[in-house]
Amino acid sequence: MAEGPDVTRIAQLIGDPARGAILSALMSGRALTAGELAREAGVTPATASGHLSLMSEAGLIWPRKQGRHRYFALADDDVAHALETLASLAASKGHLRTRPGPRDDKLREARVCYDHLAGRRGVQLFDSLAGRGFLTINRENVALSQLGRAEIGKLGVDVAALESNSRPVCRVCLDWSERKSHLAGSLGASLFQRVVELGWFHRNVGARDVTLTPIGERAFDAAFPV
Amino acid sequence: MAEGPDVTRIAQLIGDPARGAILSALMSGRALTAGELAREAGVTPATASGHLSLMSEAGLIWPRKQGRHRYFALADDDVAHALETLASLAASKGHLRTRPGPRDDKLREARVCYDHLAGRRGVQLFDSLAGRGFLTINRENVALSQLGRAEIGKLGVDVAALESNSRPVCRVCLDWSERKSHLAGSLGASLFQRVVELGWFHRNVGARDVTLTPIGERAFDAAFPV
DNA sequence: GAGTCGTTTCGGTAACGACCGAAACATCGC
DNA sequence: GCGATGTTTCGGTCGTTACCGAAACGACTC
Repeated sequence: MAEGPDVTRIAQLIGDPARGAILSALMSGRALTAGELAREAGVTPATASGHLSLMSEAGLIWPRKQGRHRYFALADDDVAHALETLASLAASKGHLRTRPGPRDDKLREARVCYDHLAGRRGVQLFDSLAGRGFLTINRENVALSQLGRAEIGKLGVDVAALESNSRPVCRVCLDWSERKSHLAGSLGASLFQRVVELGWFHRNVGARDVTLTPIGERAFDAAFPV
Repeated sequence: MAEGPDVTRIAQLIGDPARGAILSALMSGRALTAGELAREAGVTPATASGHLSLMSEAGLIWPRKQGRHRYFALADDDVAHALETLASLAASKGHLRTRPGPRDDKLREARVCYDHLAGRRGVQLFDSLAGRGFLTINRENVALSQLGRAEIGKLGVDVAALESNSRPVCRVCLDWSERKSHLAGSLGASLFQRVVELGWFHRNVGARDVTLTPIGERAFDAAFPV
């Protein structure tokens, strides 16, 4: 014993129902206020406040003061990645939250994973880029190929700007509903932002699912063919 | 709420100190008896037994009766992957278990991650394969390229046999100490088994770290150059 | 200034669950 | 058969912690 990172502490924080609900809500990628998160978790503001300060201190979430509100967001995509991995494991072991409502199907089709696209459409995007040779492996993980760098530029994403940033451009994230990879990292975020700008997807306020618009239906398939 | 997998349940199981210690011990990839795990976690056999049945029921570990012993192992590499991801997150947030002993350096150099090689040497292996074009992305994740399939065969690994198995051949696993990818999946397992057979590495009994033998020192670098 | 809204701190309660010892159960060796 | 060893079940204790209401705090509006 006494070697390495303390998995227990992090898992303990995630492993409380109220805190789990809060983190799930933040997986939408939006910053939410303490009150909203309290309602989401089904606890009083007082209780939620305690949870939020614990998780902030642990570095899982990132508090931001703004007027008389305090907004909270996931600290970074490392946290989002860990949560998605746990969700994937839970799904494969059959640990589903009871009462899978009708919204479940919509989530499987397309949803936000922190700041990028997930679900069937997220996997389609990744598969399309990979299948056409836009992505390649480098010593880190996944990276844009020369071909990909040129093609992605045509979609209106400033690749050079992403690469000048310290955040990894490409990361893979295991999709819990599809059990395949989808694209995270700054490129994943930018591509998602772009398809929303283009009006292909519509983000439902306060929810995690996103819907493909009629225009997007054709355009997305054309831009990201499998 | 009420959508998707129940992250909370899994995290709650991992988030107990005794259970965390048990899972950490099982990350060595060996199957251990209930008594050994109790000692590892610093609890009585009675307490450990309770933990073990909980985790078995949840599908995290896999009990195997053998005589009057019961051996436990991690259920599959999905579990190992999730644990490693959590460890990586914990490390990045500075949640280290206190008292980082001298064994820590050895673990960073090379260790077992469930059934494959991790640490600096594990990352070296992955980088070497990737850098020489032995690995490529397919629509799933990472896969052997045509070139890689031929070259790996020369190392004494029966690739065809691996591919006939249902277990994924290639998977990436984020290394908590190096913060880079290393190779998991059946190929990762086979390659590790092979380098141990060849006498390049020595597995320390009952521990997670592995040491490079004098012969292995040269041979491993020659076989997996960066 | 007073009033309102959002958030946090404090004190106290209640419940969950980790833990142990003792006893029961199972398997092995003799 | 018997004892020894490994494991599980059962009661009961204790510590941790999630939770709430009330009150304090801070910021905005009028």
